[in-house]
Amino acid sequence: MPVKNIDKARGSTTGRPIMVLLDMLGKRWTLRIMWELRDHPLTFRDLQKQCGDISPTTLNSRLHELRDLAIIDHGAGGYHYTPIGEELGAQMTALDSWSRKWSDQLGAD
Amino acid sequence: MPVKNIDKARGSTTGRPIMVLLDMLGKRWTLRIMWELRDHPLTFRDLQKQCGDISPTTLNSRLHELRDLAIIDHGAGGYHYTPIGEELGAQMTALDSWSRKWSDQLGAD
DNA sequence: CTTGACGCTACAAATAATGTAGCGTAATTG
DNA sequence: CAATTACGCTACATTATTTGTAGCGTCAAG
Repeated sequence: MPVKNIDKARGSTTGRPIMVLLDMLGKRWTLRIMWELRDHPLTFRDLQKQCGDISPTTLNSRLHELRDLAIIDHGAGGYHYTPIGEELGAQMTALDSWSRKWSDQLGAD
Repeated sequence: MPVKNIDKARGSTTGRPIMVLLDMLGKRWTLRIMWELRDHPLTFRDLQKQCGDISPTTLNSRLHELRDLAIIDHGAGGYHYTPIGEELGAQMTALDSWSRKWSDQLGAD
């Protein structure tokens, strides 16, 4: 078993892909890391800086978990999305758009 | 201050909408709750059942937080998306599609 | 007036995240 | 070659978050 076991994540006894995904995304810092990686690879230390307050322990855990799930990879240049991961990362843009609209609406109350 | 303060969430000192959002979505059970609500309203107890292992304490916290952020609301019939929240909830579908493709790819290794 | 569903709250115990310090390796610089 | 720098981490004690169980107060139906 080299890498990638999708079937035993936190709450997901079923192994249903969506559950595994929600589980991973629901961990602290996961989405933030994915956000920071959206445009370009970043090194471990870059990620620490960008994320401000993340502890190296947690960062390391998340990076391992994301690698195990084949969402990101690590190579020269730093951590970056895998091809399939890229497609998930693209959804960050949608979240960003939504959040602006949301903010506008709330501000306009 | 009736409801909705977007500006002081966990790590988000900036109050940038995307950061507030990522912060909220990154809490355990938030995405799962949103997933379960995607099609129809659910009562507190329904949500407990659907989510399997969530503790009432945590469920209650998440529901409050999501209400404060104007993503969900509570009325007759149970908890449900607000109009703007609905648009975020719609992204759950995209995550689901992605997760299937992902799972297929990994399975096909 | 009992039963059931509802939306919770209390609280001790378990689990996860934090912050600081610093290690080992490899590539650069003087 | 010695010193410096950036890299990817690990250790570990402290603090924050989540869990699980129990049960409360309200309301509507039978």
